[in-house]
Parts: sequence; C-alpha cells; structure tokens
Amino acid sequence: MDELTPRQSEILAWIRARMAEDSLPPTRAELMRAFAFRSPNAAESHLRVLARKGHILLQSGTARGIRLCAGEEEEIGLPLIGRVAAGQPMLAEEFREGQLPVDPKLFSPGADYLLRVQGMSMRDAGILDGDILAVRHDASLTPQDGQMVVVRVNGEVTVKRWKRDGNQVWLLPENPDFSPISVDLQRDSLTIEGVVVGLLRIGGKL
Amino acid sequence: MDELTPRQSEILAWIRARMAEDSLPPTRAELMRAFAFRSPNAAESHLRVLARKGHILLQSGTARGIRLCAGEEEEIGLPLIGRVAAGQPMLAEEFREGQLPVDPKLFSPGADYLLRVQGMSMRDAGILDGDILAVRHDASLTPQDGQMVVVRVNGEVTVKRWKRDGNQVWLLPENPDFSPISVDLQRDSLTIEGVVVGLLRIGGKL
DNA sequence: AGTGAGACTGTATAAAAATATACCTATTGC
DNA sequence: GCAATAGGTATATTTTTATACAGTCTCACT
Repeated sequence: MDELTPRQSEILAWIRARMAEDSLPPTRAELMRAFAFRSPNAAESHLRVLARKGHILLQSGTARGIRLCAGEEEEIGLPLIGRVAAGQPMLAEEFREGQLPVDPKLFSPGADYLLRVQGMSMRDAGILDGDILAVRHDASLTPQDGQMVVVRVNGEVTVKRWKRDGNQVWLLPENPDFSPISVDLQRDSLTIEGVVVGLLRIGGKL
Repeated sequence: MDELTPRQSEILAWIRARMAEDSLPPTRAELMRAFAFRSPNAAESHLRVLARKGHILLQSGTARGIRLCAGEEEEIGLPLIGRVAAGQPMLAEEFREGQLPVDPKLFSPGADYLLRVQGMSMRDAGILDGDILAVRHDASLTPQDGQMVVVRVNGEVTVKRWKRDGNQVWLLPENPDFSPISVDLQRDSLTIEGVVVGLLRIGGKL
C-alpha cells in the first residue's frame, strides 16, 4: 500500500464518496467529468496508479470494474475537511478533521465531502462560523447564478454565492461587512471545488 | 410493491446475492449466463418487470445501472416532524413528514427527532425558515439559560432560547422583529418538548 | 542541463452493455 | 374460444466503457 500523491488521494477520496453514495463504482467518463479532465485517459491512468499502489482493484474488461481493497471500504460517512492550506488539494489527508457518519444520499445531489466553515461572510444566509457544509464535487456541475459554491481563487478556498457574467465572475458574500470578490476568468485562477448541497451544525453555539 | 412470480423472485434473489457478494450489479449478459437464457432480452424483460413492480430501479443507459430499492427496509434514521397542530402530541403519525437517514449519534447528546422550523424568529442564530432541527427529548434534561429549546406554550409549539428566573421563564427570539415571550410557570401551561442539539439544512435555499 | 515521474490532452478503437423490435408459446381468467 | 399475461427466442442497433498509443508540460532531482 504505497503512498499517494495529493492528487491521487483526492481522486481516491472521490471514488470512495461516490461508491458510498450509490454503490456503483464510477466509469472513466464519470471520473473525467467530476474532475474536468478533457480525456478519459487521465482517469484511466490515475486508476492504474491507484491499482498499482494497491488501493483499488481493477477488473479488466468489465464496466465499472473498480473495487476498493480491504481496509479501505469500512470508511462510512463523509470526510470532514478543516482548514485547507492555500494551493493544496481539498481532499488531501492532511486537512481531514475526521469522518462523520452522514449519509451522502441525505442531500441531493449527493454530497462528496464536508467542509468546516471559517468566518462570518455568509452570516445572512444562515451560515455561521464553525458550521459544516455538505459539498458536491463535480466539475460537470456548472454553478447557477445565486447558487452557493466552494471555490478556490488564487489558491485560497472560500464559500460564496456565485454570479457569472461572461468572463466576469462575482463571488458574493451574504454579510454587508464583506465585499464581493470580482474574478476575471482570463486573468485569475479560479477552481470550483464544489457546490453546497447542505448544512450541518452540531455542538457549539446552538 | 407488487407480488412476484416464483421465477421473478428467484431472479431478484440472485441479483441480491450477486450484489452482496461483489458489490457490482450484474449486467444483462451476466444474468443471461446465470440462468442459461438464450438471449439477453430474457434478462432485460425480467429486469423491467422487477422495476415495474418496484423491487429494483433501473438507470437507463448506464452499464450495470441496477439498484435495489430496499423493500422491507428497516426504519433507520430519525422521524422528521412538520407542522404540529396545537395541543396534539409531537410525535403523532399525522405530523410526520418523513424519515431521514440521520445517525442520532451524530449529535451530542443524541437526537430523538427532527423538527422542521417555521418562521424567522431565530434568524440571527442562523436558523432559517424550513431548516431542520435535531431535537433531544428528555424530560430529565433541564434547559440551561441560553440554550435553545422546543417548547409548547398553551398548546403552541415554538423554538426559542430559554431563560429562567424563578417562576418566570423568558422565551427569547433571535430576531429584533419578534418579541420575547413571558411565561409564568404558575399561570401558563409550558411543556418542554426537547432541547436543540443540531441543525440540518438540505435542498431549498442554500 | 538532463532525466524521470506525475498529471495530464487528444485521438482512436474494440469490447461490453443497454435497448429496440419481431415473433413464439404456454397459461390463466373470463 | 379468446384476449391478456408471463416467459421466452432471436436479431439488430446504439451507447457506454475500457483501453491503447502518441504527445505536452511541469517540477523535483542529480
């Protein structure tokens, strides 16, 4: 069971989440859509690496022939991601605060991971510091205007409301104390880390 | 959920077994081989019957797109209570909006039921109309000042922050548009229906 | 400066799987 | 007797999937 690169563990985590959600392993094409690869071969080669390193098992010639190796499949629930360092992939082991027994299917569309909110920029949408968001990671899901998204702007992860106008994207806070962030898709780097599909508040200040 | 013919339940049983065994739903061809059909269509039509009778769900156009729709599924999770009529017990069947697959142990202390919030009286605590509260119903649990509670005052169910001063109880909203409710324990009838231990927001306005 | 791993893009292609259509044969229940 | 239904054969056709091959680009080593 070799070490994985951050990207590889991100992909493995997504496969786990997806299998927990609908008990069907993904196809290459589904992986490709989720990570916005432009070629199914990117998915294929990642799968091969994961198989070579002993994390999954590939049944050749069978549709969806992906199986998690023993020891990996007892991960029930969803990973809770805490403070994410700039530039690092979301689902890397280092940022995992834990695993919560939450059914991905509770949300629609199903959630892929949980993210702990930092700060009060979405206060007026009823999202407070310390709240936990359920997030769907799927690159093929283009955000609708007004939808809440988890995005990465120049490395920094943030939760905002999405509004797009051509090449101009506005990331709108829900708190008058904060200013909207303007992003020019041609100049700035913007990655969509998922759309918010649910909210969970446990313990803390209820 | 219609009755199955012996042959059909034989096939359903086989599908169940196969999915339990290697967690991959079978293809039409695999079914055909297992039952020595001479055409994949025999499998196809059986699957259609099983789908029509509500035992499985077919995702059209997807390889291995067969999902069991757990017929005799155990009541897992917690009941979601909707609009409660004045004077009626909380957990009466009539007010049950559904059952959500939420692990009671996700919250601490564990939750006993879920309650759909109506109105905006707790807006500034990040609880919006339509949100779902996880509630612990435990008569031995006396609310602490400042804790959020589900109470019934003269028949009406409401969610507020608790503050007690001798025989005087204040039910405090978290929204300046609403006024605190004053309750005299000697004059008014007040029942504690539980303390709020968590919040869940799914779908709707995220 | 050269090398190799990692993370892809882009283009094909064959195999696997889903699905449509046509037709056949027993029962079962009027 | 006859329609409706379950269970089946046989043969396409279309879509999905898996997978091969040839590159590009970047970054960490040495």
